[in-house]
Amino acid sequence: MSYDITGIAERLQAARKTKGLSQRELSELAGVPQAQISRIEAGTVDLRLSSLAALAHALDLELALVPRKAVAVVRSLSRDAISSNRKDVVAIQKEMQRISETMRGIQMSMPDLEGLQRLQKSISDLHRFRVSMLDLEEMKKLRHIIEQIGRPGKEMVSLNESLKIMRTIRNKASHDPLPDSGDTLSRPAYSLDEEDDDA
Amino acid sequence: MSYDITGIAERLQAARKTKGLSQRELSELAGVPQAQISRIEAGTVDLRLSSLAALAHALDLELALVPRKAVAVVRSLSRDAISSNRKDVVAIQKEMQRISETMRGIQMSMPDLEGLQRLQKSISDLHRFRVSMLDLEEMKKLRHIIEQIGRPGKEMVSLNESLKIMRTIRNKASHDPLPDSGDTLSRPAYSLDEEDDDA
DNA sequence: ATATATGATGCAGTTTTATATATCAAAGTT
DNA sequence: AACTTTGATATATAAAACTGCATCATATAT
Repeated sequence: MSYDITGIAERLQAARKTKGLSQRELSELAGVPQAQISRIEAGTVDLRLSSLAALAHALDLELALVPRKAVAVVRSLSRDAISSNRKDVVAIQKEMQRISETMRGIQMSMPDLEGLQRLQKSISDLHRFRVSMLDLEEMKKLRHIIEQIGRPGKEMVSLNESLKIMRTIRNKASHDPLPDSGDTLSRPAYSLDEEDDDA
Repeated sequence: MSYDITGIAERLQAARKTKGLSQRELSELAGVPQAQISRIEAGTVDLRLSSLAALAHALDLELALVPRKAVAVVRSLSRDAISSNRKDVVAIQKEMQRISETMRGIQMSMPDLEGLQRLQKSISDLHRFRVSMLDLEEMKKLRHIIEQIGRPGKEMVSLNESLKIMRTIRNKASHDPLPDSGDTLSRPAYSLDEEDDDA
C-alpha cells in the first residue's frame, strides 16, 4: 500500500550527498537524530510528514503533491534546476529581449533603412530554436552591433555586421553539438522546453 | 518544526473535492479510514509517509521533492502540461519520447542497420528547435513509420520513409510561420495548485 | 600505530499514529 | 415527516515512529 516511499528515501540521500553533508551534519540542520536519518535513508521506517518536511527544508527541497500528468516534468526539472546551464539560458533570454527592444526603436526612428526587414526576419527566426541552442557571446555581440545601427554614419556598416553575426548564430544553432547530447535523448523533450516559459 | 504540513493537508482536501469524492469514497479508494482522513484534512495528525502516499495515489497525485529554486518553474510547467492551450505541445513531447524509446529499441535489436545513425542524428537535431515549431501530425507519422522499422522485411523501406518525413519536419520547423512569439515571451508564471484551487 | 569521521544498529522509554467501531450534528433527499 | 449522506469526534488497542544514548565496523587522516 505504499507507492513512492523508496523513491523519497533515495531522493533524500542523494540530495544530502549532493550537498556534501554527513548524516550528523544534516541532523544538526534538520533537528532529526542521525540514527533516524540512517533508518530513513535505508527505508526501514515509515516516517512522519513532519520529519520529512524538516529534512526537506534542511536540504533546500520542498515537498509537493504533483498531478500525475506533470510528473515527468517535475522529475526533469529536479535534475535541471540547479544545472549550471541555466544561467546562460536566462542571460540569452535577456539578450533576446534587449535585441527586440532595440530593433523596435530602430524601426521607429529609421523605418526605411535598407536591409532592416531582413535583419528583423532573421532575428524572429531565432525563435524557432531552443534558447539553449543559441550562443550567448554571439548574442551579446549582436546586440552590441545592433545598438550601433542607431548611431549616425554607422547605419549600413552596423547593419551588415549584424547580418553577418546573425548567420554565425544560426549556423551555430544548426550545427554546434547539442548540449549533453547523450543525456538529451533520454530526457523528456519538454524539460528543455521550459526555457520558453521562463518569462 | 513543521514547514509545509498545513499546505499538504489543504492540498489533499482540495484534490478530493475537485474529484467530487466524499471522505468515505476516498477511504475506499485509498484504504485509509474515513475518520483518519478527517483528521488528516483537519491537520490534527502528523501522518506517516505511507498514508500520504496512499491518499496521493488515490487522488492521482504523486509526492515529489522539488528543489526550492525550481518551485516556480515546476508550477509553470505543470500548468502547461495540463493546460488546454498547450495540448499540441504536450502531444508533441509525448511523440518525441515515444520516438526516442522506439529508436533505442531498434538500435539494440539491429545496431548495424545502414542509415540508422543518420536517422538518429536527424531526430537528435530536432532538439535544436522549440517544441512548438514541430508539426504534430508529421511527428505522429514519423513515429508510426519508425515503429515499422522493427518489422521483418520492412527495415529499409521504413527507414528511408522515416528520413523523408524527417526532412519534412525539419523544413516546416525552419520555414513555417512562427507562432505568436510576443505572446510566448509575455506569458505569466502559473501556480501549480491553480487547477485544484479553482474548485 | 592512534585518532577521527561516518553510517549502521541495538536498547529502552515515550509519544503518536492508525485502526475499528460507534455516534453525533447538520445538511440534503425523498 | 423519515431517511440518507457527510464530516467530525470519542474510545480502546496495537503497532511503530521517535528519541537519546551507546557502540560497532569501516574508512581516512596523522
